[in-house]
Amino acid sequence: MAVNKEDFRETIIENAKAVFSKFGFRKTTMDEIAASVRKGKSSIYYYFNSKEDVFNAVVDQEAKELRQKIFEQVNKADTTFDKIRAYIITRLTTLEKMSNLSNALRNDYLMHLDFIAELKTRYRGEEIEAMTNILEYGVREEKLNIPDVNLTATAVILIIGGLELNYFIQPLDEELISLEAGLDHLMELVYNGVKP
Amino acid sequence: MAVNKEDFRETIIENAKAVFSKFGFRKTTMDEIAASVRKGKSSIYYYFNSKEDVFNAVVDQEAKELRQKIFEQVNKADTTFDKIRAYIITRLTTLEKMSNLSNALRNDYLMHLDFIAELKTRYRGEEIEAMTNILEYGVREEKLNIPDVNLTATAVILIIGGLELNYFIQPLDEELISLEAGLDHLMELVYNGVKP
DNA sequence: TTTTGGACCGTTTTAACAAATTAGTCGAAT
DNA sequence: ATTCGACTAATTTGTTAAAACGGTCCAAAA
Repeated sequence: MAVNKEDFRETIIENAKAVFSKFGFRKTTMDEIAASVRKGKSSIYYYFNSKEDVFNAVVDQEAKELRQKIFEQVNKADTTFDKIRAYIITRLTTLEKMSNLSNALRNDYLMHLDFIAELKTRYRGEEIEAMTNILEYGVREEKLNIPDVNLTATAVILIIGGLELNYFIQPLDEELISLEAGLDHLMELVYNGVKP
Repeated sequence: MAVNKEDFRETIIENAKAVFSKFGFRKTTMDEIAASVRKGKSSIYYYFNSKEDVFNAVVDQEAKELRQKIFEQVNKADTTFDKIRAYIITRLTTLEKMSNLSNALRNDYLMHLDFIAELKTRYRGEEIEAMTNILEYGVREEKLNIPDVNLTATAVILIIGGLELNYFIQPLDEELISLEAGLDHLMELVYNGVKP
């Protein structure tokens, strides 16, 4: 069928994603995943070590897509502030649409919060790095005044993570609208400073 | 025993708080609450309508204590920035120590996230009001430049709530230390603005 | 009248066990 | 190199009876 091992791994991930987002992690069986690619269950174990392994691969793939979308939007933006704005908006709205991280986990009350916490820390490092890059660009090109770029980046990512958790619990579309306005207001504040 | 009805209600709340924080909401029985004040179960129903009613009273009382502590610290601070700083730090660290909201709920996986969300919205209004007051004071006394005080207050409270959720899931003491430093850095940034 | 406890009711939770599913292994067949 | 069916050990589900639970009612106590 598939040309090489890596290709079929991708096929499995693609199909598993659909199954996971329909039934959640807990209610999805390895037999179902196997059936979705018209193979026997044990074939899946030739490509993955465990059910969690498959799920992690799915999550990683979604994270990759999100990373790509953010990268696009950030690059499209001209100023640093538009870049930051794009980063935050894209991250929050895209994650909402992503099936697995939100839907699959939301219904699995039994999949402990620890798991979510682990997921959140997994990508935090690269997020901070990305934000650091944006800020450093700003300092260089627009000569912004940011004393400790890395510290600021960490704070921004931490805040975004907090907002995300809010929407994770309560996916309010109405609030998302006001989010954009509020974000603009807040960023303008940060730019000018509140000092008279 | 107690002089009047209201006094004994307080006694029940005080003891119920201890029981709830030890066993969580689900695992706490009305018989235990009654036993903790050395009364029969139905006596409790003379003072409260239901188990949830007792729990809500406990939460309200803790919220009141938190409000008081914040009020103290905010008043003690001189500048607006120290007030905001005091508000955030006090709120995050005190809530950590508060038994019911954190410990009790954390173990009750079955008490849906909806419940937590409801709790969070319950006090949001007064939180925004308090923060608005702080900001308005700052605009008046120190003539700070904040275009829309209410919008900024809302944003600040939203951010605090997000950070709180982070600690709710992962109570990292190490991060709490860096929180103070990060907060100072961030507030200095907001004060001066990043504009060169 | 205000407050309390004991008996009571309907529902939910628990305990225990058997049956069914499930994740994961392995060797034989491609 | 890849697939699969047969297998196992562990987990989940279904079931049923008993226990525990939240909540009500009312008579007695204060």
